[in-house]
Amino acid sequence: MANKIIQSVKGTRDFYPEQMAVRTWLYNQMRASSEAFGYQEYDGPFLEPLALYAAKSGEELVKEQAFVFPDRGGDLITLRPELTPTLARMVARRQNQLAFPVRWWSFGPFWRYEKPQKGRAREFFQWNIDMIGVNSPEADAELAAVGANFLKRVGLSPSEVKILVNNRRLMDEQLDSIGVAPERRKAVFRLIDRRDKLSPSAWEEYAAEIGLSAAQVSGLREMLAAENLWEQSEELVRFFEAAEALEAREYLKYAPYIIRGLDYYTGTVFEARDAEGEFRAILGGGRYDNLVADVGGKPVAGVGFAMGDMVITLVLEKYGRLPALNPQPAKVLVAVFDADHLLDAYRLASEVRGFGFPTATYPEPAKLGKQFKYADKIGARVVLLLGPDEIAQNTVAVKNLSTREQTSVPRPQLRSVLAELVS
RNA sequence: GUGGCUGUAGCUCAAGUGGCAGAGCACCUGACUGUGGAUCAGGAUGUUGUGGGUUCAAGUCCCAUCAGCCACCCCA
Repeated sequence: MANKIIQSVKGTRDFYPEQMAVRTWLYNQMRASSEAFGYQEYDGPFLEPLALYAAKSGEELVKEQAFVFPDRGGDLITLRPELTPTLARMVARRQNQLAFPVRWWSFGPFWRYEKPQKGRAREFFQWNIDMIGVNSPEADAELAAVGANFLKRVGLSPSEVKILVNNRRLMDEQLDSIGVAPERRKAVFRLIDRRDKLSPSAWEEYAAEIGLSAAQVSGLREMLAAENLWEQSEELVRFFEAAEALEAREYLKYAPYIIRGLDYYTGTVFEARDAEGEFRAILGGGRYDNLVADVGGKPVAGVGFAMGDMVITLVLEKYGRLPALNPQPAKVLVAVFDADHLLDAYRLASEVRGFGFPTATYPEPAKLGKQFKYADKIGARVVLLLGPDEIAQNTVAVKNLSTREQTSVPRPQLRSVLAELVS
C-alpha cells in the first residue's frame, strides 16, 4: 500500500544499496585525491549551536536556509549548513599546537532548508578540503590541483569539465580602472554573475540601474571578454605556473566572469563546471583571509573548496563514468539441499568464510531453482551445493553463475577453486 | 520565499469533447520434485499522490494540500 507508507522528509534521499555504493565510491575517490596531497581526514559535529554561525547571521545561508530548532533545554541548535565555521573553531582551539599549514579534508552530511531541485536537496553530502595558515598563490594552485586530480581520477576529461579561475583582487583593480567605487563593487559583482541569466538588453538595464555609465558598461564588457586578463595579476601568473608543475593546468581555465557568491573570498576563486554548462557548479572554492577571527582566534588565511555529492553524480551519469558497482559483498552463496541438510550448508558456509570469502546462505529449505535465481539476483558469482551425493563423495558442487559451468570439487581443493573463481 | 509544469500497477507509459482503469517490462506459480538469465502456459497487482467540491457519473472539471521537476533567489 504505497499510499500508507509515510513519506520521507522533503529534500532527503533514501540510499538503497545501489545508491550507497555510489556514495561510498565517491567518498573513496575523494579520500584518494585528498590523501595523494597529504591531507588528513577530520569531522565535526552535525549539530552545532546557532551561535557558531552568529558572525554570519545576516547571511541568507544561516538566516533562511539553516535548520534551527530548540532542544529540550531551550538552546537553539542548528543542523550544520556548512563546515567552515566548525573548521574555524577546531583550528582556533588548537591554534598554538597545530603544524601550519594545516591540510584537512572531510566528507559528510549538511542540511539547508531550500527548495529541492535537480542537483540540490535539503540533505546532501559534501567534500570539504582546506589548507590553512599559508597565503600564497602556490597554495591556491594546490587546492585547484586536488580538484583536478579528483576530476581526472573519476574519468572526466578536461574537455568535459573545467575549473574556471579568477581573482577577486584582480577584479577590484579592474573595476577601479573603469571608475567603479569600492562601495559599488558588490553590486557590480552581482551584475557580472547575472551575465548569462539575463538577455543583453535586460543586463544593460540592470547595469544602468546600479548606476553604471555607458562607458563603464562597455569597459565591463571588454573586461569580461578578456581571456588574457590574468596576465596582469602576479598572483594568477604564479597560480597557473604552480598548477602546471602540479599537472593540473589542462583542467584550469581563466574566466573573468567567475565571481563566487560568498563574501568571504578575498583572492583567487574557482569553480568547476561541465563544459556544456548543463549543470550547476560541481565544486566551488577560493581564498579567504580571516578564517578564525570570527570565533575568537587570531586571523589565519586559508584556501579551500567544497564539492557536493549531487551535481558530480549527475555529471558522471551524463558521461557514463559511474563504474558498475556491485553492492553485494558475498560472491558465494551456499544453497540448502533440503531441510535435513540445512545445517550442513551452514557449516560449509562457515568454512568458506574461514577462507576469507564473504558468503551468504539460503536461510531455509526451498526449491533449488528458487535458490539459484536468488543467487543470481543478489549478485553472487558462485553457488555451492551440498547434497547427499556430495556428502557421500566428500565433494562440493561448485557452480559458476556467469559461465553456467558446474564441477564437483573435492573438499580439500575447495579453497583454491574458490580463490580462482571469486577473487 | 515567488512564479510555472507534472503526479495513473514495482518501472515506463496508455485511457477523443466527463461514461465499467489498460499495455509492455518486472513480479508470482507451473511445465522443470538436484539448478538461475531463454521459451511456453497461467496468475496477482491500483482507494488514479492526498483531502474536499461540482455531476446521474470524475483519472478527466474546480479548490486545497503534499511531492517531484523548471525559472528566480541562493548555492554544493
